[in-house]
Amino acid sequence: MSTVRVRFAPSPTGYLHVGGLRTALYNYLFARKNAGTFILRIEDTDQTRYVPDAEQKLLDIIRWSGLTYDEGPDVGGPKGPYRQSDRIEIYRMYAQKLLDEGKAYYAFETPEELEAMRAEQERRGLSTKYDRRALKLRTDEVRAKLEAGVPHVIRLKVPDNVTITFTDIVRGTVEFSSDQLDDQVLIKSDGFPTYHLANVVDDHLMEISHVIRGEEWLPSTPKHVLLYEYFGWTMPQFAHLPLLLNPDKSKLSKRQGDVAVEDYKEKGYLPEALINFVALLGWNPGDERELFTLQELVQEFSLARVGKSGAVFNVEKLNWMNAEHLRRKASSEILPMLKEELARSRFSDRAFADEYLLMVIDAMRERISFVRDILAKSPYFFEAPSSYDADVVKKRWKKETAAHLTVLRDAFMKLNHPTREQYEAVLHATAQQLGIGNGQLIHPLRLALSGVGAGPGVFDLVAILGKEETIRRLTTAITKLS
RNA sequence: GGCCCUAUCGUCUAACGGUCUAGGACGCAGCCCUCUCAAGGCUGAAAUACGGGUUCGAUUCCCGUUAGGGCUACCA
Repeated sequence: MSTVRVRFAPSPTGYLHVGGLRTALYNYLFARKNAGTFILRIEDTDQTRYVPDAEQKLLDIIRWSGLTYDEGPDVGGPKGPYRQSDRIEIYRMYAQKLLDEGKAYYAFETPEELEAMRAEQERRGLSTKYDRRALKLRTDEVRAKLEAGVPHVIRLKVPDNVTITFTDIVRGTVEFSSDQLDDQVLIKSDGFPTYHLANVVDDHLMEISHVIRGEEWLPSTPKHVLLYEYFGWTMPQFAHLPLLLNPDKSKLSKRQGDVAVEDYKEKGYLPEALINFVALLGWNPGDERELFTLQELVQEFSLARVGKSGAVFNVEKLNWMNAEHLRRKASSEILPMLKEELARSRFSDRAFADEYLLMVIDAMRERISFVRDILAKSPYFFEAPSSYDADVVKKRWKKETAAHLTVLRDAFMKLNHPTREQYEAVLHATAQQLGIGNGQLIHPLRLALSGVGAGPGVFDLVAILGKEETIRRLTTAITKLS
């Protein structure tokens, strides 16, 4: 029984794609479930796409997501370095080995020449593929070019007419003909490796047991299989995950909405909810449960239950899930989040006691999907209403209402440190005294205090706002709405 | 174009040949609860792409068609 070692190997592009988060999650879950090791490896071999701070941002957002890794660029580990740009010599060495054994070769075409070649192939209705013109060069010609410093790449020499087969854990047996494969560039002219070489070399050196990655890699897997064979290395097991899709079923992309985990963080989604949601995109526990903590996912996860077809990223369901996770949190956990939202809002200059905010949270927690909804749906907890919802006024505020509320206000005034229950008793008594239904006081009271017709129970509202503020708002409403 | 992958309600999915009147969830609609709004409970509309096989029996296995997607870079 071999040990499980898996990796998430993102390239630092400046943000983490939610599809990448799902890939990271499945790797994490698989590792934790099987008492294995989860490795983070930075695949920064594309100099042209270098983005400053991208790696740090990536690390930060992974940390936010709650996925912890055992080996990685910032935590170290026995198989490092974990940043590919720090491993260039290693790749060059292995490329040289391939060169020596005739399994790879130098090529000297410029990007422009290659583009012209492809254009010509396309014009003639052929599939675009490197035509191996460099293979026609004699050894002395190659040596001369190298000595003259002509820019060059190293290409993989793909054998003719062989069938490359591998088993994918989610897809079963997959077959490719080598004739379809391009002589993949292994080392670019800047000396950096391409994904294909670096990935295979690192996975081997880091003793990766399972390669769990997105389906977009399926077509290049035969190239990787070939490399393992050329090097004489045992192959890891492959598991290609179904793609995450836009509503129009194309591969999830920017342009059609938010794809960066950072975007969702920014919008106020809980990491627990986002993790739970992407976990269910392509995997299910086999029963009807849907709400999971990370720990529960670890217990339940298995690659055998990963599906094959792409999944549309449906924000509606994510919103519901966020609300569910929010409800499961203790109010004390929500408190710092609410404070943060307040600090970023127009109420930033106001101070509220923790006990007060905690009461607000308890009153609102069943009514929101996001912490910031507390501000949006119930600003009246943070400032007196400046206007009254016209529809509600029309429906609830009758000509005699001002008089009724005045009686109620005066009754409230006589109270000494009243409880929620006392407010309720007083209102009931007042209604009886006035010979009206409780609703004829309750609805106008809510309107006076909040300016709107919806929200927590009025007695909770009154109790939270307190006697003084309640009376103040009642007085204002009586004046303004008369 | 070539190669590869995929195909159950609008969306996420269950079903691993019979228990299918095809189950659950989100969303949607209605009802109940109720001081409002939520939450909760109940109910409803909503799917096996199509055509051939295999089988006593196909959502499930095979083939084809169609549709969608991915890849086809000195990007990952």
